Amino acid sequence: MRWSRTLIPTLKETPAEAEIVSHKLLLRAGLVRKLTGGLYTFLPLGLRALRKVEQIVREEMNRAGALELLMPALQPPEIWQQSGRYETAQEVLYKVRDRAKKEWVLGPTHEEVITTLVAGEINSYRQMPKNFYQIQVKFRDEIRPRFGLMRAKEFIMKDAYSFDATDEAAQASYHKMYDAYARIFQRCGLKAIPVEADTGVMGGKFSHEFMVPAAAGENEVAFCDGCGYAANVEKATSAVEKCCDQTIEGEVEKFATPGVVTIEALSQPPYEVPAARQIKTLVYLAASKPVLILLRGDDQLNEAKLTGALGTATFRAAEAEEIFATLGAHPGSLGAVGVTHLPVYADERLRETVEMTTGANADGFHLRHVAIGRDIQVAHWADLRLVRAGEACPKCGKSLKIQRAIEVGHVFKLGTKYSLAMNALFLDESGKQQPAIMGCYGIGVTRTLQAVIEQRHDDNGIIWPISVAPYTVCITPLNTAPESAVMQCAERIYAELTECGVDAILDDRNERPGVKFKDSELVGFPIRVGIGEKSLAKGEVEIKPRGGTLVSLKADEAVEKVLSLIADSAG
RNA sequence: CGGAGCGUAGCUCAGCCUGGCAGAGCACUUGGUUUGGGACCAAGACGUCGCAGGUUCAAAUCCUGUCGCUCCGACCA
Repeated sequence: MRWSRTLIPTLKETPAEAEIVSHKLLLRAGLVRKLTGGLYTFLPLGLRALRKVEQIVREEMNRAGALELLMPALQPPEIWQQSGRYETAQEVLYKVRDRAKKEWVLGPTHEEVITTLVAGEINSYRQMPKNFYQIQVKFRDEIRPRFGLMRAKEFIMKDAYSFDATDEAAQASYHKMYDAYARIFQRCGLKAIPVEADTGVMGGKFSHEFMVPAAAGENEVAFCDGCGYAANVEKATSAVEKCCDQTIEGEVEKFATPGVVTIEALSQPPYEVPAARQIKTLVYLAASKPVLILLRGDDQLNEAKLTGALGTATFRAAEAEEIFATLGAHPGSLGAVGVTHLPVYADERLRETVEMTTGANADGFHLRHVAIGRDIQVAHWADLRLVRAGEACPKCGKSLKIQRAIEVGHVFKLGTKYSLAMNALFLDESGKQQPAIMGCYGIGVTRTLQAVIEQRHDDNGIIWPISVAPYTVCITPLNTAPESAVMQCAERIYAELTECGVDAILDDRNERPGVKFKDSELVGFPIRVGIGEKSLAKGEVEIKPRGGTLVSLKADEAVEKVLSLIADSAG
């Protein structure tokens, strides 16, 4: 490709809309342009990089035995009603109507479609295992699109769905995908770590997310340097001591605490009750019914864990007025002592604790000498707390670290939720009808592309790995007059590289050298071949790997050198 | 949806407080000089000041409404 013939609208200045570095570089390097919030056009260069990521995904999925197909983005709402997700996923569903006023949905994901297909086509254990995948546009009515391609209303996802006859086989399918994902991200030049993930309302089964560590990430991951334990903080646990070593000193006693409405204030003089000896009482509305949630004063609630404990994701913190109507006191003076009309959920860490202090359900009063069990009836015990950096790893006891990360992939053992709902049944060896056991596996392809930029850049621009670079080599003649020796040399190298199957771009613009160098580094081509009057007078050209050091060599050896650099990186 | 901020040329932004000719830099066009790290000179083209209403002799500027965008929180690949 000749630079002058394609469209690479690089920007010297950063568009005001971009906040994180990868978003800025997507725009500055001329890879994408925004149509409107959460919707982007891929320009020629951005599309080339995207296609390369897709191709890596495709090759590794095929290698793992998955079968590519393509499902409709436009879907009938009936199948969503059948799976029950027409209700539970309604916030993210884009709905459209045709001229007959019939409603349709734009698919945010494809479990319903694939399971409908499989229900019709797979009837015997002999036809399994099967794993179907596609690379397709997804539509999600995101609450807040942000960071360019990172969270968009429309994005490209690779989604795969496995169907197995037995649990062991489903396990094997899962691990195949896990391994394929590790290869995919590695080939994209990404450091992505698999972490244990929360399974949300699906519950029960297991799940891993592939996380790219980055300050701009929207997730937090807890990990242990000692044993390699890594988990999304939504899921992470730590080996904290559960029980305090106190003995009961007396009966519950009410005392006045005028104006004290925070854990912090109660820990100060004159009260001096350590946060660890307080019980924090939260009121949530689960399916519109109030529940009490108890945590140790110095712990934070993990709402993902609460989802699991409540068995529903439709809950929210109650408003102050709702709380007053329920308990007769305002936040800051709440407690569960003597509360029998509401279900009480308590964090495991409070189990058997005594000599605790908590709100009295009367504004301006607290209770001391509170003993869990004796004074508070807990209906459900669960792990509800958020882990914190520095706590002990649940596996090996070393100190946990917490880091932000971008979720680029997710592997999930689904079980039979969809196969039962959509009637994807088969006959097993003994002629018995069984639901297929499913797994689903997603990779955010557009997000992965941006994650590569987020992880691989410097002050001058993107540093593409050869595997996903829009062009591998940028040939930069400093004189573009057609008859000049410099340009003729550039043309020869360009032709030879292209002949060898190398993706090369020839910067034939009549620009000053500085402009060309800056642009090639901003866009981040892995290898630049520079050809100028001075060095060419000595028969030499220059090869500069992006982020590496420049070498001068004979013009005749340039192509060979480039090929060996490419071969090295592939190895 | 709650909180915060911003909408002026393709991009970055000034002008708004205190109403009075719509501006700068970059990018673009033409000519010239330049040519190894985002050049220089000259001439030019480019605007519904987000939109609607109001106040006023006069509104980018003040008021009301509205739409859009960005950031923080809840959703997720």
